[in-house]
Amino acid sequence: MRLFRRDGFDRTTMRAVAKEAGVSVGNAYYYFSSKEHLIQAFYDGIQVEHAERADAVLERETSLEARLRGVLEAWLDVAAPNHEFAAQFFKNAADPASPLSPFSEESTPAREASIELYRRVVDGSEAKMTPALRAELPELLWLLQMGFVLFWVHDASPGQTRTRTLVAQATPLVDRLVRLGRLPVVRGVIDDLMGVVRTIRSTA
Amino acid sequence: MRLFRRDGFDRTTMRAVAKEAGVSVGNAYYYFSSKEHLIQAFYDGIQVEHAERADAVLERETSLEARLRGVLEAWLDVAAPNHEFAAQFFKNAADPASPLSPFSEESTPAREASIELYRRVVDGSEAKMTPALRAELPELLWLLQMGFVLFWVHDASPGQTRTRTLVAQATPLVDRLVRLGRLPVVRGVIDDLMGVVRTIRSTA
DNA sequence: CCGTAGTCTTGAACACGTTCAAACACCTAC
DNA sequence: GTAGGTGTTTGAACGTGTTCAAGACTACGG
Repeated sequence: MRLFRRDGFDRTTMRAVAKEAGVSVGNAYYYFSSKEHLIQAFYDGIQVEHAERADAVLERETSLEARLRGVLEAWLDVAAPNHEFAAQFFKNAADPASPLSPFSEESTPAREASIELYRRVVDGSEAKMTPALRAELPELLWLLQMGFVLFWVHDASPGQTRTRTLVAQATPLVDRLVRLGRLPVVRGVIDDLMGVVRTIRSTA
Repeated sequence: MRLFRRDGFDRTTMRAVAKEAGVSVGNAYYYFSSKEHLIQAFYDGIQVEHAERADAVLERETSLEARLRGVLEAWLDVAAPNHEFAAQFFKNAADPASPLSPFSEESTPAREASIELYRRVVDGSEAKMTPALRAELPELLWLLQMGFVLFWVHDASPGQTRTRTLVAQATPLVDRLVRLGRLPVVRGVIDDLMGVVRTIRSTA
C-alpha cells in the first residue's frame, strides 16, 4: 500500500512490491493471486474505517438528510487521501469480470454490509414513508453512493470540492423526494420505481 | 474487429492483429497509438448505426415514452452482437484516464451528439414540461442511458433480456415522472434537481 | 535420527503491450 | 538522374504481470 500510494498503482511493479516485502515475486503470488487482489485489503480498510465514522454520525443525527449527508461525507473523508491511487485502479473495479466490482459475486458481503448501513440511515431517522419505500430505499441510497463514487473518481478539483458540493446539494433533494413520496398522487410512481429496483436487484 | 469478436479483446494480441492486417507490429502502432485506440472505430460504428435506427423511431413515434423506449431499444439492437466483446473492454472505457471514457475530453463530440439525440427525443414529443426541465432533460436521459449500458454490460442473461425488461419497465416511469413535474408541489423539487444536474455538468 | 508428505519459497521463463533506431519508399528540386 | 527530405515500415528489444518446475523448509510417525 505504501508503494501504491507513493508511485501509483500502475507504476508500482510486482517486483518492487515483492522486494519491499522481502520476498520473491513468486512468493507474492502464492499469497495474492494477482496484483488486483493486493488492493482488496485497501478496499476492506476503507469500508471498516467508513463504518466507524458513520456510526458516530448516526449516533449524533436524527434527520434523514443529516444522517445521509454525514455518512456520505464520512466516506469522502476516509477516501480522500487515496484519491489519486483510487482513480488509477478504478478501471479494474469497473470491470464486470473483476472480483473487485461492487456488483460481483465476491463483493456480496461488502455490498450487503454497505446496504445495511443505509438501512440504519433510513430506519434510525424520523422520516416517514410507505413500507415499500422503506424496504427499498437503502439499496437506492447505496446505488446513489456508487454514483457519487463515480463522480468522485472523475473529480479533478483540489480536495475533490466539487464532489462535496454535489453531496451537499443532492442530500436535501433526497430528503425532499422522500417527503414527496407521501403525497397520494406520487404513490403510484413510487410503486413503479420500487418495481424497477426489484428488477435491477434480481439480476445481480 | 473480426479477431476481437472471435477471440475477445484480451485474448487478441497486437501481433495477431498486425499479422491479420498484413503489416508489422510497429506499423500497427504507427496508425493506432494503442490497443485501446483500435476500438475507437467500433465505438464510432455503434454510434452511427444507432443514430440511423433512432431516426427511424423518431419519425414514427410521437409520445415521449415510445420515443425514449424506441431509441434505447435501438441501441440494444445495435450493440447486442458485440455484448461479450464489449463487456471485456468496458473496463478501459470506465477508466477516467482513458480517452474512451464517455466523460473524457476526447469523447466530447460523441457525447454531445448523443445528448443532441435525446434533445430530439424530448423536443419532438408532445410532452409538456417547464422550460428548465426541457433544457436539462436530454442530459439526464443520456445519463440514464449510461446507467442502462452499465446494467447491460453486467447482464449475463441470454440475449440480455433482463436489460430489455428493465428498459420496458423504466421508460413508462420516466414518462410518469415528467408528467408529475407539472404539479405545482413538485416544481420546487424539479428546480433543485436541475441545480444538481448543472453542478454535475460543470465538472465534466 | 531418518523418511516422507505437505507447505512454502525461489527466480528464471513466458506472453504480452509498447518503443525505437534503423531501413525503406516516394517525392521534389536542381 | 541524383540528393535530400519526409513519410512509412520493420522487427528486435524492453518492461510488465504472471506461471511453473524445482528446491527448501517443517512436522510428524517410526
